[in-house]
Amino acid sequence: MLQLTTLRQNAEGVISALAKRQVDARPAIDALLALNEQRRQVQAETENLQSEANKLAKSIGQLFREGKAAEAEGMKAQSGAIKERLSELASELHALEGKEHDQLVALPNIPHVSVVAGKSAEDNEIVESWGQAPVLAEGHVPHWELTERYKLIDFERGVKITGAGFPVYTGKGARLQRALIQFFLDRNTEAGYLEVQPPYFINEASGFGTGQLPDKEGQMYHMTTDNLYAIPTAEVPVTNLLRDEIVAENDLPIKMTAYSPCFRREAGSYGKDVRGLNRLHQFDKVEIVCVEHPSKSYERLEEMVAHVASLLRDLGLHYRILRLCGGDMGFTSALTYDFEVWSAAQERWLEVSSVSNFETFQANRLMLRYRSQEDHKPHLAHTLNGSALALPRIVAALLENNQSPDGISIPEVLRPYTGFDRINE
RNA sequence: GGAGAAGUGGCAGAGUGGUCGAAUGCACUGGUCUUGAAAACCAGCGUACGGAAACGUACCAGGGGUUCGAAUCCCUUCUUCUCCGCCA
Repeated sequence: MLQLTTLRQNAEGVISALAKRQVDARPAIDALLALNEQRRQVQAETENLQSEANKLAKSIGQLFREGKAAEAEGMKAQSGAIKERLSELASELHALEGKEHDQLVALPNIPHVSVVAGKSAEDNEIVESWGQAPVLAEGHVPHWELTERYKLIDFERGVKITGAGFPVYTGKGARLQRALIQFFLDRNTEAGYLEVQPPYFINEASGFGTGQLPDKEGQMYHMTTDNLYAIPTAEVPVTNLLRDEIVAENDLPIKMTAYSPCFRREAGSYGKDVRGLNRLHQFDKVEIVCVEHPSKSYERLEEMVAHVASLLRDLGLHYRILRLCGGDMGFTSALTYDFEVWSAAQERWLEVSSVSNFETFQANRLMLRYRSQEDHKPHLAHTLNGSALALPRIVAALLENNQSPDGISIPEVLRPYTGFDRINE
């Protein structure tokens, strides 16, 4: 959520920045500012009247204490009239505030200066690439054939017990999942992230805090009986840990990491995009989250990107890093780097991580602030997060890229976790 | 799930209809004192919105109500605690 003061002070700047997202925000912002003006006017009027009513009530109390009951009774009538007008104003103000909030919440985050204008994934810039595509032996196959051949994943039974997109990992497939989770958590912890195990269901307030609600409820599984949502990413519970809190400036940065299953409804896509592990309704991910001082958040973003890159290099996966263009960037982000790994048998890039700086966009919804040592006042913190890493596509790439006619080799760094160095029959 | 009790500022804890945004203690910040620190003393010390400011308004778990006036009374939701039940 953008800050109203920003809009009031620099509407033109916001409009031109949002244009990089291919959004013409002018009508929305004009309407919002007009609404804001109206709200402030009604608020001022309401508060003046409240002030009057308060003074009157005090005088009445005074009169009663002095035993001047008759005079007091007379003033009560006056107070009644004010009260009537006040309740009209109050409901008007309430409605205006609601509208203002709804419109404000509908505006996406302002892209960072380094973000280029662009429409879609085509316009993203490749900022780094590492390794090279492995040359596979004759007879290589995509990962969904490998998982079947070596009995790593039982997609069919997943369909039986739940539905499409809910795989059942078995044997070395299950062990590989556990190994990756453990490896990522260990590496993140070594890099200074505090390990956290959050709940996997969240309430509405949490969904609002990180930007999933309102508007994106269709992407989450919703348990209507208890009005809870299954988390689409650990970002939601972990970032919300600090909702409505004012942290000490000294405590920044706050770095946390969490493993969680992620649940996404992702309705409406079929074909090769969703084949095998490419896109699932339930998948595992290890997330990193940072809360940082505004002056250091971009430094921190670079650090997070470097950290994620180091994980991929350790796994020996050919990857590239993209800086997303305005049009491809998420609603809440100011700057996003996507990581893609090369899937050698599918011969395509698969997104495995997305690392973003949200600046104050989430913090403003979360009311997540730090107390400045300079002015001793609370200021909005910056929040950042990234995947480190999402498992399914990593598994897809590992299986495909490391396959040979007699099996699949496990990267060196994972062997202490898997307890085996090859997958074969 | 059943019965009961309770939710006040960072923490502890007063406050049962009027001058309470809220005593007091601790913590914290600044200062005096000190070679330095501690102690002591003095001062400050919630948040949001509106306002150039003075200041105003709101907030005592959330929402609603009674009243001229609510932290205080009523309704409701949530949470916590105790006992019982169930249970990994």
